[in-house]
Parts: sequence; C-alpha cells; structure tokens
Amino acid sequence: MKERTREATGRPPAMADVARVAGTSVQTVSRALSGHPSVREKTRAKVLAAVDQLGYRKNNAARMLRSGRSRTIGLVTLQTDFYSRIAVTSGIENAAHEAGYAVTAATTKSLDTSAIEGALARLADHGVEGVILAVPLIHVSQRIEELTRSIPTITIDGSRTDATEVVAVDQTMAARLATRHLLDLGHETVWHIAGPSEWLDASSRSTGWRLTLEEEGRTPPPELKGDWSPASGYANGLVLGRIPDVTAVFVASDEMAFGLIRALHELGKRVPEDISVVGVDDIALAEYCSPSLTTVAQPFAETGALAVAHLLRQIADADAAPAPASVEPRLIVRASTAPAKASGG
Amino acid sequence: MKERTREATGRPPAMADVARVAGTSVQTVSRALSGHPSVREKTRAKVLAAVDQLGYRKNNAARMLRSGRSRTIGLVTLQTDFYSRIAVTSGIENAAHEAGYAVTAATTKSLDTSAIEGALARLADHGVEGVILAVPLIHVSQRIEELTRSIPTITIDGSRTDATEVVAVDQTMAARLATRHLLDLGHETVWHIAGPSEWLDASSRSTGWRLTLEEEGRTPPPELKGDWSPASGYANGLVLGRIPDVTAVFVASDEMAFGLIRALHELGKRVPEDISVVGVDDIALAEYCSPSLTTVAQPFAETGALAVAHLLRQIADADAAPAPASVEPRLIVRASTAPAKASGG
DNA sequence: ACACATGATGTTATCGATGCCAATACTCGG
DNA sequence: CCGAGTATTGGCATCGATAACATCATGTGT
Repeated sequence: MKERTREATGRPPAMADVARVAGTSVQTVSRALSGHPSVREKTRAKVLAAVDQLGYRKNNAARMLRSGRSRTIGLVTLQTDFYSRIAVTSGIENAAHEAGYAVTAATTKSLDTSAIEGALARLADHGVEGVILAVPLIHVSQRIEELTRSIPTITIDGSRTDATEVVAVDQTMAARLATRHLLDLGHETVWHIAGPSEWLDASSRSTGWRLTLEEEGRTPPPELKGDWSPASGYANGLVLGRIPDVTAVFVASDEMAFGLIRALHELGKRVPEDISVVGVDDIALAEYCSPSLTTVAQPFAETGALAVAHLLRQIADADAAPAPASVEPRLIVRASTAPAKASGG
Repeated sequence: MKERTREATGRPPAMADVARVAGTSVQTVSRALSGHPSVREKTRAKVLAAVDQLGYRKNNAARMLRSGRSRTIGLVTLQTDFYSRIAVTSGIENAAHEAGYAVTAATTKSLDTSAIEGALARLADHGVEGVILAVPLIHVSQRIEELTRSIPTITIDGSRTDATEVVAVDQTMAARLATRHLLDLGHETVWHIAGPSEWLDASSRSTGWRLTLEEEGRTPPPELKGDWSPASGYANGLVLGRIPDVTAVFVASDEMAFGLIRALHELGKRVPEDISVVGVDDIALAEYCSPSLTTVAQPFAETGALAVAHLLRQIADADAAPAPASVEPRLIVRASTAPAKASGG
C-alpha cells in the first residue's frame, strides 16, 4: 500500500506529497521553495498551492542532514540571575529570529573550562551553525580552541581566544565615564567595588577606573571585590562605610551598588550627601529604588544584535576577516551622586 | 576512492568510520552507544575505544530524521526584562540539560495569538519533541490548539487550553499569604496593585486578594492596575498616596512595589510606619533596597524543573493522563510591613 | 549428542531534502 | 521550419543513524 496518503499514515506531509499534489517532481518542489531562479512562475504557484493545501512544512532534520545547514545558532551563557547576563540573551534571540535562525541555549553552572567545553560540545552535537559565547571565559583549553575553530564563534565581552571574533561593550569606557563623573563633582578620589576577577568585564572596569584616577594624578585606593550579588555589595559597604574620607564609590554593578547603599544607610551615612555612588547596568529598578541610582547604561540589545550580525556574516563567509566591534556605554546621572562638600583643606 | 578515510575528506567521523575501526558493523556501534542490552561487553569496549580514538560524536540530524527524536525541547517565552519571566527559564534549562535534552528558545514580543503561533511553528519546524509554554496565554486560537495537540505541551502559569498540562505556582495562595499577613498585622483593609489583566498570574493574584478580604468580611477597595514595570508602580503610587486611610498595599510584583514605595516617599508617606507594602517574586534586590521588602517568594527553579519533568513524562508516554501540578509560594517577612497604628476608632 | 531457545551481530531499507547531472521543453535567429 | 542555445524539470545518489528482519553463535535440557 505504498500509495496510501500521508494523512492515512498519520505522518506529516513530506515533500513527496507536495510533489504528488502539485503534479511535479520532488526536486521542483525543493527548488520552488528555496527560491531557485529557474522555476516557472506558474509551477511555483502550483507548488505553493499544494503546500498550502497540505499544510506542508520543511523537515529541518532532513535538510540539515543533507545540506549541513540547521538555521540554528547556539548560545552559551552562565546560569545566573545577574541582570547583565540575562539582558543580552533577549537581544540575541530577537536578532537571530529576525534572520530566520533559532537559538539553542546551553547554560553552564560554572566557569570551569570543562563545563564550557561540555556546553560547546552539546551545541555542536545539535548541529548549530555558529556559537555565541556570552561567558567571560578566561582559561581557554585545547578542546575549546578546537571547537571554536571548527564552528564560527563570536564572543561577547571578552575571552582570550585568538580564533574568535569579539563583540564587546567598552567596559573600560564605562568605568572612565563613571569615575570621571565623580571626579568632576569635586571628589578627591574614587573607591571601587569590583566584580569577580575571573570576569573580563569586571577587570576591564577595574582597569578603566584605575587609569582614569592615575591620569588625574590621584593614587587609586585599594580595590574591594564582590561577586555581583546585592549581598556582596552590602558586605563591602559595611567595610567601606567605616573608612573615613570615603566620599565617592564606583561599583561594578547596580545590584551591588544597592547593597552598598543599604549598608551605608545602616552605618548612618547618607547617599549622596555623605557618599556618592555610581553603578553599572541601568537595571529597571535603578531609577525607582531610593535614592535613584546614577549608573552607566549598557546597550544590551544592541550588543546582542551586533553579535548575531557578526556571527551570521562569519557563517556566510568563513574567510571573512574578524572585525572586532564595540558598543559605547552611556552615563545616566540620577540622585545617588552629588558634588563633594567643600573639604576642610 | 571510497575507502579514503574521513580525515582526508575533512568530514567529521560517522558511525561507519567507528565501525571500520572497531571491526564491527554500523548497527553494533549504534547498539553499543545507545545501551542496548545484547552487546557483548568486549564488543562494547572495542566500540568505545574506537569512538574515543576518532573523537566520534553522534549526528543529531541523522538520528532525528530516522527516529524522530531530537532530544530537544522548545521554550516559548515573552521577550521581556521582568524578573519573573526570566527566572523560570534558568530552572528549565538546567533540568532539561540534566535529562540530556537541549532547549531551543522562541521568544515572542507580544501576546498576540499570531506571534505565539509563529513561535510554536518555528519550534515545530526545528523538530522539538515537546514545548513548554511559559506565556500567560489567554486567547487560544484554532492553530494553537492544533499545534499543541500534535506536540506534547506543558503550560506554566496558566493558559486556557484543555489540551495542555499545566504546571503552576499557586498564585491565589500567594495573594492569600500576602493579604492575610497584612490583615493579621491589624490593617483594616488591603489595597491591591495588580498586573495586566491578560496575565493569568496577575488575575489569580487579584482573585486571591479579593477572596481573602471577603472571607474576613471586608469590602475590597477598588483595584489599581500596573504593567509589571517599576514605572507603573510609581504611577499608581502617586495616586494611592493621596488617598487617606490607605495603610496596607499588596503589589503584584516586587518591581512595581519598589516603584510604589518611591512614590509614597515623595508624597511624604513612610513605609512601613504609615503604609505597609508586600510584593511578589523575591527578586535579589528585595532584601537590599530600602526598606527591605516583605514579599512572596516564587519557587522558580522548582517550577521549571517540575515543568520539564512533566513534559518528559508526556513525551515518553503520550497517553499519560495530564496531572496538573502546583508549587507553593512562601511568604518572606522583611521591613516593609508593620502593625497598623491603633486607629482612632 | 541433538533440537531448540536465547544472545549477539550483520544486512537492508528507510527517514526527507538536496546536489549533481541528464533530459526535456522552450526560445530565437536564419 | 530547423538547429543551436537556454530555461525548466526529472532521476538518482546521498547525508548518517536506526528499525526490522536475517543470520550466526552459544548455551541448555533431555
């Protein structure tokens, strides 16, 4: 009973079914659907009608097996609640979808090379055409080198692989904007609560902060370190608030900044009257917690879209020269910063 | 030159290459790798050795074409920054990965049925074995019914399809916990800022709030409405803060709650001394903004894991009876709520 | 020692789309 | 009206893994 229709078998319609209904060969259907030039307009119409009638949809597995193209890209991220890591995925999915690509996510719980290797391998298994590494990867293993060499890869915000193209927000610039803003307000110096040193964006912010101070001839005070969480901002605040003469702090994330502010309040310091605070990210609450937070906004959506664009270019043309791209952050002044009080000097 | 090795052709090794190296047939390799019982231990070892030597990895496209199993599930979410919508995806990816499944995300920018149809269709095209709808879908179209009938589907937090199994946090309970907490503190009544009415969790919270008040013999005051954003909480706060006798507010999300609190401050009302506020979600900042927020924590990770578990069960056994599951939220009392001041009555 | 049950392995066909090449249908110039 | 030349179209093999069936080897009971 080979001639039984697909409906009878319960299987979804295949190209052969479309061909039968349209009265053409399978090949012609394939060409009609993928926009091949040499298909007569009339034939294409017949095919499209048949497709419509049967509710036919291309089988991606078959196409992928034969042509190697899956129209899917992979996204490696760290599994976390931190705002910045989340915000960027939204931009990526959006841009990918607009280009007709699906996004398969592989989250990793840690920054172990082996965990990242695993994530990359899983994506490779699923036949992704390219990968976006949105992970602040520091230690690059042999295996990662291999995997990223065999698949087009874009790294967001750093990584030390030579093989991969990088799209990044200019975090050094972010730190400069924040630090200079505080100096411009007349503060003697600026303290810094950094993110974990394994994170490239954290270390770039730290560098930007240090360089800006040095350019102005100030000696950078010792750097404090957090883990991005509000709790770590709070813990550092309990220390910082006890040090006399601290009047300005640049914090590497908004969430830590609010933790800091809370600790300062508990120690009886007012923000911004006694101490000015600047964060990074511009989370939704930055404007609505008290005091509203002066911060450096990160163009997450733009970064994601740019990463996808570069990746697709690399997929289309494997030999395209890597073109590092960077996106500019933007200072948003709100109520957590104020001019330094005239010092007794 | 059929015998040329794969390395020479540049193609990644296929099962046939493994078979050649191991000195067995392709079928045996397949069996060895998928844990089929009737393969001698010695043979399996030879196969594994060959796999290791060649760095062989299964081609998912081929497996999927032949067996229909893609080991991928789809996730439909609304593209948004709201914390709650994001937090759940993390739990899902984690659970799916542990079960050996990959997650393909399809975000939608709106709750239009057509947008959701599109997302489902894209996922279906990519051959997902099942779908998690993490979208508070209200209007269910014909096409959505069809799609969800042909693919195992789990809905998180609602939807009106009969065909799909639902995993949900008990939002009515969340509202009851919050409302009762405020009543227990002696407040005469509790006001409510709800989320958008198209969201099932928003309307469940509203219902829970209303019922609890009625059970206690109070007449629910008029309900205010926000859009989940801090800004909408702020806007509602500017109204609410001008109404005399408001002493307790239950807000449908933490982010709106902080917006509300800010507006109240600007109007000269103190939280919790003048007005008590309870939110929902327990975002990371809930504890660290001022005042720290009393809120109802949502077990996001647990919900995600449960959804995946149910989905995989449904995939494994299509006839399994739908078993609605619900997860209990938990009240966390912090500093934004206080006993009602003895009223002049 | 023989027949049969069971276990282990091999062979062949198949999933659905597409690349390559051959075949047919059409165009136009002379 | 014919043949060269191009526009369309069809046939076949193929991608890699697996289901179904066939075959061979091993062990067991009587």
